[in-house]
Amino acid sequence: MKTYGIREMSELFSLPSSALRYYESEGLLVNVQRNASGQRVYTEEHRERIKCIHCFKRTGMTISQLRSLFQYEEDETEYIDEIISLLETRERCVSEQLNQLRDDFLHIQKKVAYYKAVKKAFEQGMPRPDWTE
Amino acid sequence: MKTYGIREMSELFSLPSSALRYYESEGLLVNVQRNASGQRVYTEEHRERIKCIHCFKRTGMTISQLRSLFQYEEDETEYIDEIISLLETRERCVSEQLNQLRDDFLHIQKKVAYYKAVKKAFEQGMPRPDWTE
DNA sequence: TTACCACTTAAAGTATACTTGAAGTCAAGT
DNA sequence: ACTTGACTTCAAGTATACTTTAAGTGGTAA
Repeated sequence: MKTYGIREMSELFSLPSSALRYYESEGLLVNVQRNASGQRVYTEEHRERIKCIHCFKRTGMTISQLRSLFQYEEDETEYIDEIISLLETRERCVSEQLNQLRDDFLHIQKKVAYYKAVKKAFEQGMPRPDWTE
Repeated sequence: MKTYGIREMSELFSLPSSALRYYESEGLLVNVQRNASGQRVYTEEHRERIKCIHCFKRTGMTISQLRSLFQYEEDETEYIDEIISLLETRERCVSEQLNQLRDDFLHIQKKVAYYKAVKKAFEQGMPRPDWTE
């Protein structure tokens, strides 16, 4: 099975190695083995886990929430309801974020269009366009 | 023209009044007048500005980027190109965020579905479903 | 008058997520 | 043998965005 050194993994995710060590110290990465000289050796599972950390972090999940989730996953049988509940909460939360972000995107596009019109008006000595809210 | 007290404004945005004072101290809110006893009086313009701060903040803009933007807007004529460039950068950035967030959303939905299947399997004493990546 | 409440300022404190620095270990190259 | 480079640990430092605290002011209500 393919394994990864810390440098390798850090490059794979454009993530400083200090961050990988930090995730491990926070319990987000577990069972990280060491080679003969004490250096970390990561597996495919760790790679998956880091991908997962990235995904959830982008959705606004904190380190401590991630720790909870992963801890529940360690004992799926016992905590299946907590896992589902945690994920469903996140799902609703991301769904709302998506709506919000779509609105914000439109708002920014409108502003870009507005300022381009303002610029054009400057250049042509025309009257300033209105900002219609 | 309608004006707002700090409490009123803070309730309007579910934002502690300390945050409003902080935004002012950081130059995000300017020309905040005071009443006879020295208390802040906000206008419709401030309300718009706060809405705007919220929008941009959600898209990941920092206080200092917001300050730049608003400072450029103070002198539109001179900084029109900077404004457009800043907004276009943000537009691209949010567009990417949207794609990413959509992916993350799908990923979470898949996980929810997976763990629901796991739960069902537990309850019915069936074999564990696979996680197909 | 006294009490209270909402506000004021300035400075210090907090939370989150890392990063950086100091000091040391290990394996390889010259 | 010695230097170099990549790693190690642990503690302390940093950035961002606020919040909290302390001390004070102004207006109203009992």
